[in-house]
Amino acid sequence: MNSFVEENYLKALFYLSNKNVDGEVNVNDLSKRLNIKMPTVTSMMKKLATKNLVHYESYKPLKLTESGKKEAALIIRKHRLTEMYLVEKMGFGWDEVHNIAEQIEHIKSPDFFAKMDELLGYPKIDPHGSPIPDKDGKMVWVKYTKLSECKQNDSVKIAAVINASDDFLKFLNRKEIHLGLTMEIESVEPFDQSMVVRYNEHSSETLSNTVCERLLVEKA
Amino acid sequence: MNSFVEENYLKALFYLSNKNVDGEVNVNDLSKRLNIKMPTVTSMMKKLATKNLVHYESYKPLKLTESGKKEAALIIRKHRLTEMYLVEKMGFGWDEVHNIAEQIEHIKSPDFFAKMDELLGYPKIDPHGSPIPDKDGKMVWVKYTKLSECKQNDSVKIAAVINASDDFLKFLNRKEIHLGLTMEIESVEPFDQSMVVRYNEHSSETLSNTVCERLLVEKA
DNA sequence: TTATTTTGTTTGACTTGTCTAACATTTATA
DNA sequence: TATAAATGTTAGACAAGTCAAACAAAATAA
Repeated sequence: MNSFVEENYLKALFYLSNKNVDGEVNVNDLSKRLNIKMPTVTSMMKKLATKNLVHYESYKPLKLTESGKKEAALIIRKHRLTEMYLVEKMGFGWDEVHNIAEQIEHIKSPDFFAKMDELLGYPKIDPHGSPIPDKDGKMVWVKYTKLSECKQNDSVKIAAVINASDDFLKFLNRKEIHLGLTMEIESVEPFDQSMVVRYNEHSSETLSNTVCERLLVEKA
Repeated sequence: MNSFVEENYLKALFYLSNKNVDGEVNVNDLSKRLNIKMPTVTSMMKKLATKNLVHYESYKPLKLTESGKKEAALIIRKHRLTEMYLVEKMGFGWDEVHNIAEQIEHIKSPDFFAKMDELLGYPKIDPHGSPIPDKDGKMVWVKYTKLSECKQNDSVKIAAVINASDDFLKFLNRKEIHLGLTMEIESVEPFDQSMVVRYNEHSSETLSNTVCERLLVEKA
């Protein structure tokens, strides 16, 4: 069982290692991210190396082992589930939940997180469009973009839906919008951020910002 | 701000000090309760004394200061709110929640507990009949008994109601059962724990165990 | 009232996680 | 490529919280 502190190192390592392709992280970057001085980081890396969570060699960049990656993903899973729970079930705003989730993610109780998962309907992506790792620490590594963040003339493919309420799904059905569908953005209304899009037989459908915020896409 | 560990000492001290009238606690008892050796307890007591949370004198019994009592009550508040939340809002059983609550009670976020309080409808007693301290650490010091735990011929006064749902309150209304009412227990049915009680003009009303579990009483 | 048991304290050691100061290596730059 | 800057490591210190061993006081029993 990893300590609270170790978990924080793993999580930070995980975030930083996903910024470049090879997954390598500098001691210095980790130190800055965690607000912990470099010597402390070095010694913790040695410790995590003995636990086979990190590949460590003097003066070489850090890298999570497979097992380290899994542990980290599980912490991130707990963090994201907690954030979603706080927002969806307790009525917090997205700006308020990070600090609480930072603490709750370290709770030792598989049941607690399993219950959240269940109450949330086993979500696979969080409302930022970031994937939520599953119970085995596996996650889909596509980072989706919200449709609302795309620009005029972008060609995008619908990849996922946030907050799939009944009403919302019915709405998408009526508009014949479904996963895998490709659409072009004809224009973005500056006033209310609504979008006019084109797809299949629909030559100019207007989608409100509320809708665009809930559609996650891959850019072509 | 007290540490996680300090909070555990305060909580244990609070529980033990409510077992006798003068609120005094032995180092040995505290040591046993926390599963921490006596020398460690002694040194923590000295530390808490410098923080003005405990009255400490060598070889004398321990006692919480007013400020220590308040801190402890606030932790217990968080513990009880958490337990109730887990049961009422997440669907856990009462047997499953203690360990989770032991961890969540240390979360630093007034908003988080304020939200739970709100979602639970500002409960004043928990389903065990134990009082929940308010935001200032004040609590009503009556320890109620569930009607279901009383015996034949007991004379009891209705003191509080658990899980006051609309339906339940309507039911009580129909039966003319209200706070402050005194009733005698005529008999207890061994098969289903239902009770036959007598009060005012009602000479033999039968109350199911479900009802008796939700009525908190003071014994005469 | 003395002896024994129980309770409480002191001392010194250990672990985890942190720091600063000094030193070493790598990388960038002049 | 020599030097300066940035990055990383070693060494030693410290705080929090824990323990075991030895000692001290208080309570109980003989």
